[in-house]
Amino acid sequence: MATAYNHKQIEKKWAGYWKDNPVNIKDENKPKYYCLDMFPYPSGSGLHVGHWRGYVLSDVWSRYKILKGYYIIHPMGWDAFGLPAENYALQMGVHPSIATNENIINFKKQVNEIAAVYDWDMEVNTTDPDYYKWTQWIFIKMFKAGLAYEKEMPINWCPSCKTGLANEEVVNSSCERCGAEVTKKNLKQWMLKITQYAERLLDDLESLQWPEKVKKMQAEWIGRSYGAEVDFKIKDSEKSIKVFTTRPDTLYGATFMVLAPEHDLSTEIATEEKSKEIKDYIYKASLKSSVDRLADKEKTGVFTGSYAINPLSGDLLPIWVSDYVLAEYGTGAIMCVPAHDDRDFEFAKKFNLEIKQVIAKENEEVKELEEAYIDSGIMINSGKWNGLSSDFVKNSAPNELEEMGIGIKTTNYKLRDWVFSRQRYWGEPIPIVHCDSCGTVPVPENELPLLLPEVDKYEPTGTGESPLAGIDEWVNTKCPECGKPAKRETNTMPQWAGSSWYFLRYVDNKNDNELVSREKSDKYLPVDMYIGGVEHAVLHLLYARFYTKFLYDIGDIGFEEPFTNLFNQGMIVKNGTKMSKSKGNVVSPDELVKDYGCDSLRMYELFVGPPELDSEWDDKGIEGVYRFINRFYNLVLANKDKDVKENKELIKLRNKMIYDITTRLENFSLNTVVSGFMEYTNKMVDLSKNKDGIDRKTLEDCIILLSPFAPHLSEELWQVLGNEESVFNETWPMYDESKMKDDEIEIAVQINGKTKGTITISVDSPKDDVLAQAKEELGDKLTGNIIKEIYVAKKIVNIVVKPN
RNA sequence: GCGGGUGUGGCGGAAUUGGCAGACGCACUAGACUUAGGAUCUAGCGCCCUCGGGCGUGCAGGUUCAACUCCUGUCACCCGCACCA
Repeated sequence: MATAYNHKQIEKKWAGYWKDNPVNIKDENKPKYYCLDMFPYPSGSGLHVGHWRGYVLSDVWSRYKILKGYYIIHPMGWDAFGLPAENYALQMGVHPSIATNENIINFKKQVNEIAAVYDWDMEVNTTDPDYYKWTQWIFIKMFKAGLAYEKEMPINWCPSCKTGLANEEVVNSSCERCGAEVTKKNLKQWMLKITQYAERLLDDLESLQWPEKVKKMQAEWIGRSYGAEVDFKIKDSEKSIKVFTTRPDTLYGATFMVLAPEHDLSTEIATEEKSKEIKDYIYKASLKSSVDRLADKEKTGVFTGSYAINPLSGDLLPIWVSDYVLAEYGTGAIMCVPAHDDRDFEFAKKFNLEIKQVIAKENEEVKELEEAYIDSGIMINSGKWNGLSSDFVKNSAPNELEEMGIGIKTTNYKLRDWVFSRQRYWGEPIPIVHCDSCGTVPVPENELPLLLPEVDKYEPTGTGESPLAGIDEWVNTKCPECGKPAKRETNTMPQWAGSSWYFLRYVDNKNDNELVSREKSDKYLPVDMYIGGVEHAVLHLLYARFYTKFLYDIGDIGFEEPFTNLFNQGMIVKNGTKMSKSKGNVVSPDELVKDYGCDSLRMYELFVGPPELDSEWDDKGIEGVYRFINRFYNLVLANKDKDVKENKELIKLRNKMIYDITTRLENFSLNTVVSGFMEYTNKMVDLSKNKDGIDRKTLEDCIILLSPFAPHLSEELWQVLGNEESVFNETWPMYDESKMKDDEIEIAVQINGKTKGTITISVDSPKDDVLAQAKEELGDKLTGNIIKEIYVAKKIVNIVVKPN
């Protein structure tokens, strides 16, 4: 008679037990393993089953590593600065810190429902002054290293959030957070010179065990290209135009030049009669948002009236201004080779400019081009390069140009410096004082943290100043250097500032003197496994790598890459779309935990699909794992007193089970681990009913295997079997491959590749015996002339026949 | 346009990497036990066909004794980047 598994009572019992007797995850004698979740923003709406997925994944992995004998670092914390708390504060009139702290309490309560082995002693909160002291400290270090600088420039501006944004925060010309269309605004901004790390950020990707997709995304974002900078003299002028090109081999084919509207020379070189037209064009371009610029399929442009001289051919090249050239990439000016570039071709066609082919397809007659020829080929119309392969010239040209004194070999990156100021309230104040005499002065390190002041109005001003600018008693201060009256910087830092280094702080979160002691960071870092969604591929993950490299460079830590392994879990979707409050398709874990228990939900989160892919949530699906848990519980109860002696069959089953579960787990194939448990349980239930039963060792090993997945159930059954200590003091079972082997196996028998039956053979049967047995099995079905008889050992028999 | 991913029953998915396609689960059908069943158990469950059989992994080809798996072409959907010179 089956006993119902009372999940409510049993899970409560073990939650209480762990409270008094926490799972021992720290043992200094063991090697460390740092398993990290991307820490959440503690939102007011709480957790849904999508959040659970990643946290269950990391907890299963951590618990597995505990059983494998590691010292586990598995912390959790709060990325709590940011707009939602501030917007909530605006609506409700409460200080963001109050809402934030309430949310943290609620979020923590919900996170604890997962029953993960988080070490709450390590907890961090980015809005805690003891934490953001160090966020500010890093900024000052960067400032002193020349990596933080102020610059007035047109930056991405979100009119809805009323703040500037980094390039990484602009997705499809819209604000990453709110979706509003991003405009440009000229503002004096704090910038971080992430470009100085472009090369290392790109090259070091190779060493990381990360999903290829993420590495590619970062590589593309950093966007390195090799080429040359070439000087073009302007006719009748002292000036010259510098361009960047990746195709120096096409230099002879340059027939015109284009400047970005924002280029310094655009107005300067316009001839008198063209001046007005150029100014109009530049003005119009300045009004266009980046969306409009992209939306314009037709290229536009205006001739300046001036000419440049092709340094190789001596040709006169008309200089145009057009917004298809980006001011911020390369030099903001290009040489145009319409014969070998799609965009230049389109422009040349539209404005009837010369098209000069300089690369010909091998073994083909040169005809008038109907489209740009962008492939490589043989050089023509290119002076001394004629007859050479264009690929060769492409590589050799930069050096040649350098020798001739008309250019230099260059590497260009798409990565831009990081716009670091935000014009909002709820963030870390940038610890800088502006002094008329001394200039920009950092707040002395011993005065950190520079506390975020109380303010009456959190409302963003929209003027490019933060709400802090309105607090005179805070803004007006003394210069730390000369003591004269000075003003504080009023911008705050982006949310990414606190999240770029939090993984370091966990291991030494109470240290007042250092961000993290070198002793502890050497011992516990870097992070071995980082689990989270893919949405941070070029945001948080890039910034965190940059911070880590910087802290390495100033000798604060001893490693350059923060996250050795990265795993991106897929989203949980409902009705094909991501769960969100606004879509109204959020599934709350609360009811499910109540009805089926924490263990069932944990296992269903894994069973729902391959962890790296998005998975559709099925409300009924959890029934399956719930039934499994009951079945397994009853299996152990039914066998616990039987005192079954282990036999060959049971030993084989046990070893195979350990092998299957372990290899699938190691491969992160968690959905098949769960189905594996179901399969083996079904087998054991069969054996239990139809044969003597299951021996104790097999039951125990199975419980240990199951413990990372269903910790409450496992502890309970471990105790049911008479064990006194927690199952998490055990070690992960080992398998013995020699004991997994079958003596007899069933193989398929095919005729012409179609299965016609099966035979059971002993594994070492010689080929002839197997074939004979196969033919016997086939009997009448085997007709025609046998052409070939195939036996692949232990796999299959296939007999090839030709009909008579 | 460039880069990446996915395509298998009514549904989620599995397949030891070239060797019996559909494990495991959901849903469904029939039966058993029950006062009851949204509990549990037992059986069935890709499609077509009368048994025997035939057809089936987005589509079309190819390689092979054998293809979800390898190759060529093609379609659809999803994600990222996108006038980067």
